[in-house]
This record gives sequence, C-alpha cells and structure tokens, in this order.
Amino acid sequence: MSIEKLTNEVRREQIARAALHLLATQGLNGLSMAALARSVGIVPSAIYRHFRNKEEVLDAVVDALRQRLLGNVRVVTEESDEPLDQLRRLLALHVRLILEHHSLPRMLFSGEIYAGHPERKARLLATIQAYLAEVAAIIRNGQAQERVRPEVSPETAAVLFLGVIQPSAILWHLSEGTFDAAKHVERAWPLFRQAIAVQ
Amino acid sequence: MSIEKLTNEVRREQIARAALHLLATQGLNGLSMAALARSVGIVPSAIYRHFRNKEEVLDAVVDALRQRLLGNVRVVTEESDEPLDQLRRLLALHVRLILEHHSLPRMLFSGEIYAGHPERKARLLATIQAYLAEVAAIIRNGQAQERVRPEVSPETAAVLFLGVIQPSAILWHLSEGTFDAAKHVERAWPLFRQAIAVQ
DNA sequence: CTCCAATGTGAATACTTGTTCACATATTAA
DNA sequence: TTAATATGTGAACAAGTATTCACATTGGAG
Repeated sequence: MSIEKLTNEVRREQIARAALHLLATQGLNGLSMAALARSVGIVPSAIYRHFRNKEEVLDAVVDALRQRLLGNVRVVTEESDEPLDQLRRLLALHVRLILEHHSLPRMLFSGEIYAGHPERKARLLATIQAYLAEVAAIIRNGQAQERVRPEVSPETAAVLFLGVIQPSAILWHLSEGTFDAAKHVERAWPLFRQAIAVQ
Repeated sequence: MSIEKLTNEVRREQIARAALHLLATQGLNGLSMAALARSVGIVPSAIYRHFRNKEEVLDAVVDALRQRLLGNVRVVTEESDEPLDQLRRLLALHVRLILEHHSLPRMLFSGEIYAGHPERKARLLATIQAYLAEVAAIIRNGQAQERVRPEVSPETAAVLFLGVIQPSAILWHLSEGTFDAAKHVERAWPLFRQAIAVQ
C-alpha cells in the first residue's frame, strides 16, 4: 500500500493526457475532477497540487491540441513543396489525429469545451484561426505556383478544408467506428482538389 | 401573485423551445432542470408534469430539430426541379436554421448532446444519416440529369455538403457573430459546385 | 541518515444536480 | 356553484460537483 509519488512535470502531463482522453470519450460532462483523479489513480484533491483548478486543466488540454494542429502544418511543409500535396498530407495527419485522440478535435471545433467561458472561447477561436491561416497560406502559395485557381478565396477554401474532415470525424464517432473516416477523406480529397485546383 | 397554468400541449412546446435555446446558447452543461424551469417561469418540479425526466426533454429537442432538417429538404424539392439549384437553396435554409436557433445544429452535429447515452446516440446518428440520404438522393438525381459528374460518389459528396456549412456555423458561434456564416457559405457554394458539377 | 519540501490522503465544505412527494391552486365540466 | 382534474409549489432527497484543509507519506538533498 505504498503511495507512488511523481514529479510535478510528469504528473501534470499524465493528468492532461487523461483529461484529453476523458473529454474525447465522455464529453465535457464526463470530465469531473473525481473521474479525472480516478483515471490517473490518485485522489481528487491531489490534482490541485498540479493544477490551480479545473480551468487550468481545460486550458492545458486546449494548448496540447493547438500544438498538435500547428505541428501537423509544420510537418507537411517540411515533407513536401507542392501545395496541393501538402494539403493532401495535412488531411491525412488530421485524420490520424482524430483516430488517435478519439474525437477530441471534434470537441475542439464543436465549441463545447468553452461554453459560458468567454476567455477560453477567445483562445479557442484564436487557435482555430491560426490553423486556418496556415491552410490559407498554403493555398495562397498554390496560387503563386499556378496550381490553385486564382479566383479562389484562400480563406474560404481553408474553411472548406476543415469541412472535408469535420463531418467525417463526427460520423465516425457517432457510428462507433462503423463510418470509415479515413476512407471518406480519401474519397473527398479529389472533390476538394477539383474545387480549388487549376483545370 | 396568481399562478398561471397552461395546458400540457402548450407548456410542453414552451419547455422544448426553451430547452433548445438553452442548449444552443449555454451548451449541454447549461441545460439543467433548474435553469430550464427558470427560463419558462416555473419551478423545477413542475417540468415533471409535462416530461417524465430530462431524457424526454432532450429527446423532444432532437425530434424538433430532425423535423426542421428534413422539412428543409422537402421545401427545396418543391421549390425547384434542378438538383444543383436545390442544393444551393438547401444550403441557404440550413444557414438560416443556424442563425435562428443559434448554434443548435452545431450541437446536434457535434454529438455533445448524447455523450454517454447510446440510445439517443443511435437516434442522433439515424437523424443525420436520414438527412445525408436525402442530400445524396438529390445528387444522384443530378447525375441522372447529367448536371453532376458521374464519377462523383453521392454519399461522399453529401458528407462534404455538410462540411460546407458546419465549420462556418462553429466559427460564427465562436466569433460571436463576427464571422459571417451566410457570406462564407455564399462564397463556398461555387467551390462545392465546382467539385461536383459537370463543367 | 536525517530532515524537508514535494506529493498524496481523507474528511469536510458549500453548492448544484435530477427527482419525488404532499400540498395548494387554477381551470374545466357537471 | 360545486366537484374533479390538471397544473404549479416548496420542501426534501440522495448523489455529485469543485475546492480547501490538516495531516500523512514519500523521495531526494544535505
């Protein structure tokens, strides 16, 4: 009956990861401090050694996800030079993010997480807009290389890019995996390409 | 200090409408029986004269929304014969639905409402799939009329159709109206059309 | 090895949750 | 007008919420 003690840094990350998982599987209502503590094997009050309150836990989750999203953009711009190819790869990475973290991206984009909390709401909007800006930049670059039609609005196309992924994430989650998100995105990509690419 | 009494039918609808509004503005967490009762000017226990429990309230909300969604499809098929025109109109109606009911469709499609409740989860999936099937039917009809390219998968295109609307609904809600959903959809429509239509 | 700060515990806090029940009032039918 | 029924009230409920606090235990630095 020995109590295992972990250093703050480690526990903090462990808690954030568990919170992310709870949020993805059970929704915001499922993320109680009690449930969170149970899922990492400690007592609720112990969480407060690592986080000031629940707000800080949620902020950590949002931060973690923002890093993953923007990290994906960095990866594809390093892997490829061709804008349309970059977008195709980004789509695949985003799908993998969804499959890994269950439906957390769905949650991020659903806005459930911020309900009634204007401060985090703003941070969430900023995160999504940062991601959109990166996608728009890729599309703008595609226009410079004459791969994307010039009359296409990069901002509009970027939002539509999100639309390629998001509904499939929801359907995948709702159908408990029956709906194949990866396959859908694979099929939707040619449509998106047709929507923005030259000829 | 006279207590106003309404007939079951009226009160039921009033409660369902208030629940819908609470859900749209505050999220699932904001929809407590206490808050719901307060918003219609009665005491929490009085709700149980009209609904067996909270489940039944949520079911009523989902039902109301399903009727609106499928009703929109019926409207556009009566208003127009040209499939692409039908889709354009359906898009506009869906946007109006979002603007009216704040972000309830966002919520429906986000899956927040069912978290941890498999029975309603299934009903929700069925609702969305019914809507998708209607959209796919329009697209299939478009292929028969040689307005939509034959190699396009109607099911995939229907999901992408959702993707035209959904992200904009979220951004509109997150940005507190700063992001103009109607304008985005207006601009995204030519892209979607380009994606599926014959040139 | 000893001591101390860091980490975990369990009880207690005040509040909110959904729901039930006996009672009161308003509306409707006889 | 009276009686019956539908609707609303307020108190009580057990369970769950986030959070605080005094105390116990651990791991590592001296």
